[in-house]
Amino acid sequence: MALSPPPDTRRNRRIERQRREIMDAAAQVFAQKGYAAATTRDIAEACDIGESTLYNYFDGKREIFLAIIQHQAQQLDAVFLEFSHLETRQQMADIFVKALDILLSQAHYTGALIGEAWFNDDILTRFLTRRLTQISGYLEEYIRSRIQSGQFRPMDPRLAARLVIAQFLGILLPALRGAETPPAGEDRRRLAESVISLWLDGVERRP
Amino acid sequence: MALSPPPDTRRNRRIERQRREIMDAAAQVFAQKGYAAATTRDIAEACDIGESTLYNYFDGKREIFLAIIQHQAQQLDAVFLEFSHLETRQQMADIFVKALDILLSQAHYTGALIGEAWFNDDILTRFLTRRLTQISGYLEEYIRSRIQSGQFRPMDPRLAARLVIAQFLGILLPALRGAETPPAGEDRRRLAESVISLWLDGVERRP
Amino acid sequence: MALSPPPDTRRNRRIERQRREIMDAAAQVFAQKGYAAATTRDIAEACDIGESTLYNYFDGKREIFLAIIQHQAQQLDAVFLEFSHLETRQQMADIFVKALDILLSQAHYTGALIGEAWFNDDILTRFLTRRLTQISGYLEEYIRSRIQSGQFRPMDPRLAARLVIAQFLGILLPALRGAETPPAGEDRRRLAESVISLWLDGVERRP
Amino acid sequence: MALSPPPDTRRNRRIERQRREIMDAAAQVFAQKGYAAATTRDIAEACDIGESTLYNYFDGKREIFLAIIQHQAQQLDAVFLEFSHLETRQQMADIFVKALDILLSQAHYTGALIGEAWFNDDILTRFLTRRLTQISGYLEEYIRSRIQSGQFRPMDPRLAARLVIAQFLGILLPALRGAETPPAGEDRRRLAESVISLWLDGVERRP
DNA sequence: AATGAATGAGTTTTCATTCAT
DNA sequence: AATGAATGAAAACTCATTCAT
Repeated sequence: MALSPPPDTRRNRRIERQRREIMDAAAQVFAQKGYAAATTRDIAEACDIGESTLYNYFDGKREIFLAIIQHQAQQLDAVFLEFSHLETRQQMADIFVKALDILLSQAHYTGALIGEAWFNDDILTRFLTRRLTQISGYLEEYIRSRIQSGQFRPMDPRLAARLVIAQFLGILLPALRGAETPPAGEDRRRLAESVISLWLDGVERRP
Repeated sequence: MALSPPPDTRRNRRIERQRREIMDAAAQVFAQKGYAAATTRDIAEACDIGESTLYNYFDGKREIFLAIIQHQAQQLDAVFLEFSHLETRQQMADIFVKALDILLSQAHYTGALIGEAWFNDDILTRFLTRRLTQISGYLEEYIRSRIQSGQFRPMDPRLAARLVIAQFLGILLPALRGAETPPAGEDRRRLAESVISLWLDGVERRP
Repeated sequence: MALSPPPDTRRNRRIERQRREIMDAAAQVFAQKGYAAATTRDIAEACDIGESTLYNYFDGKREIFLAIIQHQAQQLDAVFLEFSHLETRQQMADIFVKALDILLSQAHYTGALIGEAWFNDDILTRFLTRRLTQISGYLEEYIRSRIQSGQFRPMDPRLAARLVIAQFLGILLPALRGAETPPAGEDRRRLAESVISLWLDGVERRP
Repeated sequence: MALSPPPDTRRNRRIERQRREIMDAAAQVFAQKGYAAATTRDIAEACDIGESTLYNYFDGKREIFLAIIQHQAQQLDAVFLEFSHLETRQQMADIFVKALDILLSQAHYTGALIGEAWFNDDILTRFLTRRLTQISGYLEEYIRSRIQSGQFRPMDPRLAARLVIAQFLGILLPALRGAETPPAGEDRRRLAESVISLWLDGVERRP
């Protein structure tokens, strides 16, 4: 079913490089103005090529956008594989940080995806909901086993999973959106540990 | 500086009623497709009037949109006044539910605002960040005082405030977006209490 | 199955009048340059309206063209009804003249149709071949019965039908194309009679 | 005035061969879609070379087209020389068949020419009308002499000439257009003889 | 007050042609 | 000699807005 990838000639590498350059520039534009408000002219200017040159690399504006979010999806899926093994606080923080890293390093791609998913049902379900459901599934599993082992108190695992995801997004989104400077370096880990600590222990003092 | 409101004649009431009808219809369109993708034709059709009639009530598409989010802002500000008095769990849940109520009852207005705020810095800061900062301020205040009284354990109040807001949004946004059916009636309260309970006590079993 | 025609209001009449004006101008352009080479700008200029105004009356260039040839088809079908009754030389000449009249009076429409039919299979079969086959059928019928009655000598009726149609087109097309001035008034009848006379009697002197 | 032909080196032969290959492929495309709708990409694909390579052999799309119809014109002129000697029925049929042969064997060239001549006055007069007039002249001459010798009855020689040309086209065009399969082999001669017989003797039974 | 009609400015896209390799 | 890549010019079409009625 899968297409065999094009042969790795110099020419194909060049094409691929140019496609990526366009995608990078376009992601920036899409993230900034949204798909509908972004014009092909904007995109062309952002990568400093003629507007019509875009069409040598993509079939149209829509296809540029789709290439971007598909690329983004691939990157994310690679990270999500690791979510299946959650055992310790340490691991949760690791993954928290890693997800933050990857999403922020491709901020434009992520921003473009989220912006469009807010309006486009197809994008939402195929590229966001699907992934969130998957992560939520892993977390629920983790929570459920902890409840059974008596480590966690009885609760709705789905709700608890959603809340920790929401907390993660509460950190990620303002940075992605550019509303605040994203935490850098060691701060990310400290932040992750604080969030997880609050999630696990709550804000109230233990008696 | 403030304009005196127009006299309350029958004519003016009629105009105001029509403006509201347009805003309602437009909010629905904006929330569904986003500002850029929404056309004046869409809006006119949604309120079943001629496209050019819109211009008798608003100066243009942009102005319709601004009227919507300004109206939304007013509604929200009324609710937020109550946030300043947080004392008990009970009150937190009350406000949680009340905010959910008001935001979901005007789902189109809220959706239109959020969608645009993702792209438009001006909208973001003037209508979203400002309010979130305000709420966060109330919450921080509350948290800080609890820490001092020894009820809460030591923590970063700003982070704790952000996380509870994020949890609230984790409940609100999927419903707003139409990705899941919003909780109704009694469910909202139960949900609010669960969220607050988890926020206060954490997920780990107390020893 | 048939759509009820729109009510005969003044507004609808005006719209219909404008549509017809556009179709007239467009037919002229199409006949002159061909569908592919004709631009919407050409058409708009030919009817002295803004290019975008075209889209208030038609869904696009293609639709203008289709409206033209469908209109043309209707006009022709009205004439073709009379072909079924061929008895005398006189009648043949009548119909010859009548068909010439109608096709030349709408020269642009006919020209546009023929020009496109040369390239477009769909147009050819749906609007030209169909009609030619129909006429040919009538003529064959006529010829066949004449052969049986001994008035005509034995021959392939289909070929004979085609040849008389070809002769008709040999008169019509150069005029349509603008390669020669079309015969006017009494000339048309004289011409028709000459053609039919040659078809019936041949060029050779009867012994 | 006339350019001396390029020397017959191997290089020039290769160039000429390639030009012809392009012309063949292009004629096919032009005949199918018409000059305006045909793209240089279509042509390049049809002869399986790069689009820009076309420009090594021709100055542009227009020039390819002109080369095609000029080539076509040369071929035709060779045939037309023979039209000047018309004496017997036999000869008329010979020429009829020969013209059919040559025009159908280069169907694409002929189709491209005719399609464009319908719209382009310059093409029409320089390449079609001129030739038709010439043939018509030969035929008129023939008819006139027959009338004088009493073999043909009195008639307008120009009209009679046009009608027999029209009959010829009535056979040729549908085949050229691809609307029907062209007659092959012996059928062409039989057809030619039938047409000429009907032209000479008419359809009516001689008394 | 309501609106049908018109449209300029701008959007996406196509395509013949050029040019560096 | 062949061509891949780039592109200006122009195409079809959209849309917010104006204006006369």
